Amino acid sequence: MSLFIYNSLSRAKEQFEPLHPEMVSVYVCGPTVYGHAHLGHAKSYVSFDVVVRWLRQSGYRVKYVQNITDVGHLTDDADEGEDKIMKQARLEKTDPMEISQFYTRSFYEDMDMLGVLRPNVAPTATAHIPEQIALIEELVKTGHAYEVNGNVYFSVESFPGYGKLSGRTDPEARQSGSRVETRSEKRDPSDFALWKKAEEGHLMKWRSPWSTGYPGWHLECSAMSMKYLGETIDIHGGGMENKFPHHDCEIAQAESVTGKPYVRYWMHNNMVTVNGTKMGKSLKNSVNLKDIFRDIDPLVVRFFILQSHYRSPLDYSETAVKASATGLEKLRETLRRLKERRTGSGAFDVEPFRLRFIEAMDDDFNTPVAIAALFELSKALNAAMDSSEGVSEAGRQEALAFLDMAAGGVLGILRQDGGAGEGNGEELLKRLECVMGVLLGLRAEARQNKEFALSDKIRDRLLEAGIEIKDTKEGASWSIKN
RNA sequence: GGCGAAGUGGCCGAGUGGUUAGGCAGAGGUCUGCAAAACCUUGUACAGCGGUUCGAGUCCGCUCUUCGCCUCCA
Repeated sequence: MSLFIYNSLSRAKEQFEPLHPEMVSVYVCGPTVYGHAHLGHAKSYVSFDVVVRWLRQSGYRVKYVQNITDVGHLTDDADEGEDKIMKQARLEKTDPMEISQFYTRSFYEDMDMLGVLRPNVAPTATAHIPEQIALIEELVKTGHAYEVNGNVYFSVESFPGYGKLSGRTDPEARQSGSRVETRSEKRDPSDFALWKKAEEGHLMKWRSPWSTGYPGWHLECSAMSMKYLGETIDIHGGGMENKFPHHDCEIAQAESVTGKPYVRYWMHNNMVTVNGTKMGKSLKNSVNLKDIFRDIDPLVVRFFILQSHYRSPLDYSETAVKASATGLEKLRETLRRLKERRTGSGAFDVEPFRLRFIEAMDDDFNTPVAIAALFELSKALNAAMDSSEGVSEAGRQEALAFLDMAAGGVLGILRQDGGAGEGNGEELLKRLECVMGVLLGLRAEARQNKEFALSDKIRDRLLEAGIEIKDTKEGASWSIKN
């Protein structure tokens, strides 16, 4: 059994073999922090979170680097327009640094809600200006870059493989139909900026050998990836819309300097659409995570995302998310029943489900199929628990261990009960259990005396308070609803 | 115009040649004081037209439609 990953560069599934055994280097393009994170960010980072979790589950040590782009690049094209972070700073009447810090915190808040594990290293572009300048110097020295009027451009002509990732290898084709007016100071219209001279009033700027200015957008990823992970990394992830030009430029910058392959496996996740159309920061239809979380359990959002494949587009709608919520509740319900320790004598074999799950995850992280395996397990477990023999202690333990690994550790769709720093919550939960014990005892008495009006009242009132009661053969159970 | 994806049952969403994806919703049933949950039964889908094949959502061609990229974007 081995892992296969779809490599965007070769456009085929390839068996995964890391450069160094037992150690995997992963770099994923992080957000530009000038606004709150939206559903698209969620899809991307949840997807790669599961990639990292699965690699770790498979026994690899993973070093996961995800940058924060806190240098504002430009609002409309590579050569003109306003710096996005600066623009936001103007709108919020503050300065760029405050903007990037504020939205960085906001980003992590949202990712934490989604159960996305923090990267091992989260470098910011502004903290790596010297590294970027050094990379440019190297490119200039080797003839891959040139300076004009304080701006430095990468010479696309100097790198024969330019465009190999996106398939945009024909210079003519690359230009025809382009919506950007080409700037005359470039030698070739496809050349892209490595360093830009700061215009009047530009706030985020640094000294460099060419001008006081700021780095080009594509540069930071190459510089930071190589700094923290080495000249060749195993996996580089990002959104599909960044294949061209961003990732093609990264390849050009890095490989021109090192002469080595920059990335072994390129992974690109597909986009989120809303009502069938693209959702984007620059469009007005972006669905902000903080807004969604007001109505929907973040883990439901996570589950919803994982119910489709990372390379498939995901269309967001209320009805689809609600359907996911019901489905996730079903899985949680099974787990709850399993934890209630009603041990029987019947054997239960989780192995077939485990194998299906592993097979799905090894097949390019096919989370929808992996989830289908969990639903089948859930159905089988419920049926077994309903049967007269029940489930043996051994079977129960095995199932719990598997669900903890699969649904908890890998997919991250189970609520973490009382993690570190939540001692207070645990304390409260214990008291609640105690109170519920009292209430359910009283209700059981009422039911025994056929005082159904009273028993129903207890149940209804508790439901209003967000606690649901279910009567089963073994007595009443309760759970907290959202 | 160029590059790249995709069109699956009421909805979401897997599936790269041959006995079932899965979830949600719907229908019937079992259980239950009722409810909820759970379980059982139930759906002959694959944009259209040709072609290859013993056999095609699954391969090939054409047509139609949608989406992304070619400007910052996960």
